[in-house]
Amino acid sequence: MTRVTIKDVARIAGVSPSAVSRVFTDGASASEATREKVLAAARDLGYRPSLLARGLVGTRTNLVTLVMGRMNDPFDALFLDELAEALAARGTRLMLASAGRDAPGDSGLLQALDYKSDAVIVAAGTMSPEHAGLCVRAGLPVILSGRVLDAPGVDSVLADNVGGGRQAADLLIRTGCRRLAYLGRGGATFSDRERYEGFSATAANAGRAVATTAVTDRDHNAVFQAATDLLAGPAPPDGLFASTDSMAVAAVEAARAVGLSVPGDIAIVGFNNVPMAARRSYRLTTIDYPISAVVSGIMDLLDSRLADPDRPSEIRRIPTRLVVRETTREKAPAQERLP
Amino acid sequence: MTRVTIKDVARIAGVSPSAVSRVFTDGASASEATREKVLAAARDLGYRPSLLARGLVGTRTNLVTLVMGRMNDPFDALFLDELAEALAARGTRLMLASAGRDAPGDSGLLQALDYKSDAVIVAAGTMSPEHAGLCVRAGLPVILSGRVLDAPGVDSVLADNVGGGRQAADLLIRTGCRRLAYLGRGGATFSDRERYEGFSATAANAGRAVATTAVTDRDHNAVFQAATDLLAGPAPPDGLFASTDSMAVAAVEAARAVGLSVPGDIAIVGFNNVPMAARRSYRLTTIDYPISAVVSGIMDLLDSRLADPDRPSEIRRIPTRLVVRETTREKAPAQERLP
DNA sequence: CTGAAAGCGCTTACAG
DNA sequence: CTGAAAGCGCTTACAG
Repeated sequence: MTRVTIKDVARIAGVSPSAVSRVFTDGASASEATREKVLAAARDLGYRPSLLARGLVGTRTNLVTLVMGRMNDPFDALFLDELAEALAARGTRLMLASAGRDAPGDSGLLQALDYKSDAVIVAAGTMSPEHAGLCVRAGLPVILSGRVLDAPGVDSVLADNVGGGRQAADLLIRTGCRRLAYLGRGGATFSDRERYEGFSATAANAGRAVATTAVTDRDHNAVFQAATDLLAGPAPPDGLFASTDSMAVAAVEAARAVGLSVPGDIAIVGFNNVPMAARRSYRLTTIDYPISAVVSGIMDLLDSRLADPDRPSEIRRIPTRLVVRETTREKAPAQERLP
Repeated sequence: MTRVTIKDVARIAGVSPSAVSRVFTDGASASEATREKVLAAARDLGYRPSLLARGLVGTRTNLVTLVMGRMNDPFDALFLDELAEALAARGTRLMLASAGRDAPGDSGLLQALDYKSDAVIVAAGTMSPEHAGLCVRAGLPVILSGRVLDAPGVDSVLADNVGGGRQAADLLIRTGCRRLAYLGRGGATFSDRERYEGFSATAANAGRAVATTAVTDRDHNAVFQAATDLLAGPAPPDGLFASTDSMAVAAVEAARAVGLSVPGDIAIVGFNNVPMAARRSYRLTTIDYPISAVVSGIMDLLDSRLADPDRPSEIRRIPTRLVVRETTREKAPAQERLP
């Protein structure tokens, strides 16, 4: 119940609290004799510096706040896992600011201030430039993951969604698909908009139109239903790109349900490359989201921003990689190659 | 850069810092006039009480630390999501203590002390009774999720794994399976051991032996391979229970790969009831893990323990629910019913 | 109801 | 290298 403090250690070691503090501070000046006495006393007493007190007085807390929404896609856990790992390796603590129902991004941002986080990583919700600016002005670095915001001092790192959409379109077109479709969130998220942009622009260049289907509900039954509606029509698409693997997989199931062969009748491409996409039941062709590189980028920007709070904001776009599996064709059907 | 403190608010409002503190403390005594002046000043200044300072001096921090391992199963994200939501609704902050590679549970436990968490929830790693006792003695309540530990003051809440294993065995036996198998982690986790225990004991009661296959690698290819080996033999099992849905799904894929029909040749039951289990491609029969009830239980125990630190430890086992889908048969084949 | 004082556990200049 | 002092931003008794 009664905590071991720096004073206790000082008393047992026969030195001043300042000396103890120095021993526990990297690059401090303490004689070897002092260091030994302090360390021994600390060990005997089971002393751990209070991060509360340290954070209150010091300039750095080694605490980062992550603003996340509901984790309703397998991708979310992959990202969080990798980020937590990277932060832990760096000795940084992670506080989770769950998106409240009202203003996910914004309220989480403010929460980061309460514990004097070194930075806030925003991976969910919409960010108002005002709140972001408020944080930056309060000395709290804001790093956006998966979206960009044009505000001074706000850094971003994200997958090259536009490029990913282009890779999907290129593959589909190259392998002879003529009636393209996009299954997404109807522009509800930043990633969804960018992926659609890359896909549709590339399709347009090749003279192909894109039918779009928007799904608001992330529940897989709803997505399955929407995909079924899309595919059950008279002239169903023969090439479909989905905003996420979860949706793509629902589309694969919908195709099978309506008797369309994949990739014979319809080729399907997802995005993220979650483990499920690789399973035998799907073998989904997809665009790999470079999670590790994105997380490394976040760590880099964190270091840079901490080292120089006034540096201009930076946006890092990490290239995606096409992973061809079995829901797309190898090449265009024979007749496609004729003029 | 320069933080708005309680003094700033006090000055602007023309009152003492103590008065400001009271206004921001529930159930404090402040006149309506004071309250209004303070709130107005706080709003104008954008004041937010420092949780660092508050935690340092106060008795409660409203902070809880969660010790988790790598999130390599879809279930982990479901649990974390629900827990984060429940904590947020309660106004409690969540700190993530990622399992380091060395001593997952233990080091996370200690981390909880550094920020004076109100409690630590342990959902991963093995817990030594010594460290748990150390925390309890230090006044840090320990709540175990998904495992139990016989230590005074340590509470637990978990799914009734044994009962779940029994439900699986009952179903398999009732529907005529004769050669039972268990696909699990070889006793590597608490849950795995309990699920196997319930399954094998029930099977033994019915006079059935259980072939077991242990998988150490959580990668789905490794599980698929192990399941394939199990099913490709001369007398493959006709009823299989897997420790998790992820494994069960790999088993379904293995069965299909070796030409066994599911549930015709082999019935398969999973555990957890993750969204993937419900997908068209699997329609997996499984044991539902009562996440909401487990999380509610954790919240309950948290409240109780905080209200009375000295109460005896409590273990809550939440019943599981059998979810019958299409990887198991409706009833025993005809010949099974003859003597 | 209200304010002055003390203190939470630490670190940071400042002398020595 | 080392210790005494001041202070981080708050809350908690204590008087009034």
